Amino acid sequence: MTKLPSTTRSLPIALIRAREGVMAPIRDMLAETGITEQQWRVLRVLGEHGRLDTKTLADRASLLLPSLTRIVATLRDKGLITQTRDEVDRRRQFIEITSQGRKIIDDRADQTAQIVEAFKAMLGVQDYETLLDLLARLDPGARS
Amino acid sequence: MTKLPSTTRSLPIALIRAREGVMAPIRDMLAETGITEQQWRVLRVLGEHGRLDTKTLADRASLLLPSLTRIVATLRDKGLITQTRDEVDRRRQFIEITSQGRKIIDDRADQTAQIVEAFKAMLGVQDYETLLDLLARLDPGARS
DNA sequence: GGCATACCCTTAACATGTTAATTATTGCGA
DNA sequence: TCGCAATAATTAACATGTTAAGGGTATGCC
Repeated sequence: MTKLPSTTRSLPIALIRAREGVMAPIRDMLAETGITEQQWRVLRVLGEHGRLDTKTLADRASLLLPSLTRIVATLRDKGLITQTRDEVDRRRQFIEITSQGRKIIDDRADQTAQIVEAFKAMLGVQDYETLLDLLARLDPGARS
Repeated sequence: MTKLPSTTRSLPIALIRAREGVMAPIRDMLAETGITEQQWRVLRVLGEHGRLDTKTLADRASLLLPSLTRIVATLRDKGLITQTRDEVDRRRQFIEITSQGRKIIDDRADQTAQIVEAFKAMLGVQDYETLLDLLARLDPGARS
């Protein structure tokens, strides 16, 4: 007699709800910028790593390639990134953040850091780190 | 000089990746059923709580109302749930799982339980519970 | 060189996420 | 009872998630 776990104690649902809670203040912050949470993530990764090919960018931003294709097109149209074809391997393409794109990140760096600090304070630094470690162990990409 | 946290140590991204890892085997299981992860969640909640009004169902399944409207229409067309208008308050509506819908859940209960056990074993029961507790603390609905 | 294969990225098609506006119904107060 | 705010659910519009298929390019092997 196997019983299904209660949905209130279900790991997938707990992950969704936690994400909801974490993203709420970030979404509030982004509301005025006209860019979405995913677009923000792409800019963040590009700001951190510099020029990247599409596949690596997708991996770092945890986006599937079809989604990234659309997001890149949007950000390009907004002038926040540039696309350059790799002349050595013409299948590949490099994406780079523009100064205008970087400004969006920089202008909100303080506010972002503040949101992160609030969550650290809410859980306590110790538990915050524990949580990140536990989550990493569920990440298929990190599971060596 | 505030610095943005590295995206590799970002809580939102860690949550996404963990969810990806957890959902992968569940998605594999559902692939043959023709129902999606969200539809599965709705059936699970209905199987657990019985007849529910749309709003409560949305809350329990962690879905936004517009999404649920579409999902309910799909499940109704598949014969897995029924919709009944509340005769007392005609704005409201009750959703109930059908025997056909229940069969889908029951037939996969063992397999589902097995997947859950695998994750418990991977993290260890102790850490598994710790993780659920930490995630609950990020849930805005649970934050008393 | 020619060909099969693998690879990078895009498109297509459908489901869901998200915010705002709309419809239908109820409740309440003047 | 009239009018208006509040509520339940839907619709609209656009962005993303997800799987499958397609187009262009490189690579290895004969």
